Amino acid sequence: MSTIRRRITIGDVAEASGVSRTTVSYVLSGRADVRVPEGTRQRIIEASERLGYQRNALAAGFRSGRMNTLGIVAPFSVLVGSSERQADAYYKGLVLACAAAINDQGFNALLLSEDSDRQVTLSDLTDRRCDGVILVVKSETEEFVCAADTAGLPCVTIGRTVGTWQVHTDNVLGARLAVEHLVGLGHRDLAYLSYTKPTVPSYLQRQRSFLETTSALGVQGRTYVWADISALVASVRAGDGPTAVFCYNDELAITLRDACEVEGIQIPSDLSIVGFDDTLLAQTMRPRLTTVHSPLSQLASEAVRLILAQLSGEPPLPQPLYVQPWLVERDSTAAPRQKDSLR
Amino acid sequence: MSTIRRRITIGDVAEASGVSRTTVSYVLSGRADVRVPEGTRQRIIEASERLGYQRNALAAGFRSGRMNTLGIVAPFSVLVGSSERQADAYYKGLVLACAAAINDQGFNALLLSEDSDRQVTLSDLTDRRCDGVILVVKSETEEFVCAADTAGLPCVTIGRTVGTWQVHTDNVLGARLAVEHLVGLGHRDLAYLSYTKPTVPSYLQRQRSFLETTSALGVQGRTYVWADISALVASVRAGDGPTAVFCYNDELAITLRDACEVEGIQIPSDLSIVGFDDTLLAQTMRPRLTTVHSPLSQLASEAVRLILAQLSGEPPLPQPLYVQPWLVERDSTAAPRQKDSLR
DNA sequence: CAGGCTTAGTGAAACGATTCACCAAGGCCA
DNA sequence: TGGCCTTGGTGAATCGTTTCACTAAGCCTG
Repeated sequence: MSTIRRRITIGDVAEASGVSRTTVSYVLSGRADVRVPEGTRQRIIEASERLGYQRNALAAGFRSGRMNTLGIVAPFSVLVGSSERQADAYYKGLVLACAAAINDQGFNALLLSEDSDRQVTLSDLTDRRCDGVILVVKSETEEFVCAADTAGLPCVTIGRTVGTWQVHTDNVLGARLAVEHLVGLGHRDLAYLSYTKPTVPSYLQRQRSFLETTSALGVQGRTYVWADISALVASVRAGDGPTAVFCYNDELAITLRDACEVEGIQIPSDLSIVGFDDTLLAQTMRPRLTTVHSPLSQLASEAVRLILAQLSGEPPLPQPLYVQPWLVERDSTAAPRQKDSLR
Repeated sequence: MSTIRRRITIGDVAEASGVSRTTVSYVLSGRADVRVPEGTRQRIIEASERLGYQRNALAAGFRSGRMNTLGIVAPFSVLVGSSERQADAYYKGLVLACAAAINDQGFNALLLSEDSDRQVTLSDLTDRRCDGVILVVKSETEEFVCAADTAGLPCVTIGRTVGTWQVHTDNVLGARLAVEHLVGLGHRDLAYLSYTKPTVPSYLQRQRSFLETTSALGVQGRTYVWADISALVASVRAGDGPTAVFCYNDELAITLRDACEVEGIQIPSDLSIVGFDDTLLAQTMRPRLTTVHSPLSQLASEAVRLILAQLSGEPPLPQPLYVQPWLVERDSTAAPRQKDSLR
């Protein structure tokens, strides 16, 4: 005759420890504002362990309206595929860093993809399944922010100029660090390489800071985009090009390196290259890439901190929060060739 | 005088459309086994949209015991950090591929880290927050499988020989493909490079398959571990080493390449190298790495499929499920030097 | 026309924790 | 002694949905 195993509830614990369900709930949910004498507390805890009580997080979340869960919205394309697109490596790292930061604060991380089925994701934001959401989206649209707002859901964006609560890498500082490093090595003719003319804020910030810093330091600063790479390489080869290039990100740096390789241009002796992001690639490509490190962990933990601030009712930030990147010097930068430094 | 915005419930929709809550629930939760006439269905849907009804997933999950959520348990160290450890790139990709596969099936992905706080994670497995769990853990312990079992939670492991439901990369096939490729190029003296003597199943499987295939093809097959790399390089340099090396993974391949670079050994003319995993690095390192592609997306979607199978009550698999990898030929392999092929 | 089947739908009891409002007993003080 | 506070608790409503058991009406069929 087998005994049917019913799930152990808070009521069983109450019965076993001779108190009411209310008191058990107070003790087991660890409410700080209710005082329960140590003896009673011990009895309850002992009974719950003896019975093998396991809290039903759903029931608790349902009643209390809190799930201790934070959502991460990320592009579907970022999640899938191991090697399709290099630039996605940055987003992949960011998403996982967010998950880690969320877990670190004792919350659960719910991963929602942005574009596999838009409707599903929007409704996931509003169904009370999570207490807050971090947007790691690529688009600059307000769509998700609005959805979160109407659901009364705390929301933080990373690297996007939408919404009230924003966390950014300090692109201005990052570009300045790169330029200062190159000028410090003796370069006087620098270039900035981007995908396109500035369309998104981060493109613009890095380019503007590049131009401002080169100007402030009294050196030449040119700008190129992806489509100009062959022209750029040709001018370097011809000897009238820049001696150093600061790239928008590591992917462009690698592309540039590949183009140089074909033309027999040596890195860093013929041309110095600086990247941005410090993805895994930067330290495995040859030469190892000097790059500006995007502090993913800090971005993520600041984002979580801002969610928590919203949850505890703090007023909105007066301005976006900037996290400071730093320069990682590797082997793709060196002093320019003699003829330049002597000119 | 402002109207207090109460949350719209299923009861409001029922009232507005003149039917009972039961019927509304049947329609809105899309139960296939209950037939509701089209007219009534339309009335309900129209009313729910007009009122802006949003289903409370928590309440639904609480009552029904299903959350349409699958958990992913992964090592904390895998989530955090953008560039600390190369081998983690494989796991990062796998975790994100799982999340994508889960979303793809209309489920939500809950990301739990393995070792930030062991207790928290184990209780997360048992609190009914998710309907199943994919283990992407590095350890071979039964710990999580047991926790899932006692919670009656469907559970699948990827690449680990624990638990009843397992999904693996077909390491035997992968190693065979690598060896066949090298022998096909004319190599007759091959080596297998691993981290250590076989301790985990994947080490063993690849090594055994390497040895079996070399033996079957009648060529020499040596084995080396990480600590032997300098000896390996020295013997290649001295001319009595292997002409091709099959590495346990891409990280080891890169390490080997670096060691060769220092000694002036050219890849692939002096030594051919094959990796395993096809991480992002494989196509950006120079020379671009010929490697065995681990099909992360397939592993992930098979894992999800197996969870779904368990949820619908299918019997356990008679044996682990193997997903077939394939070879990606790039630039790190070539025919051996003349003297060898003439010998 | 009795009996059975189908259709369309309803009432009300769960699910398991949280939480508000309240209470009894004891102590203290004026 | 009456009033008031503190301590240590409890009773019962509540969250919003799902789901079981059931009904009423209409139709068919032998």
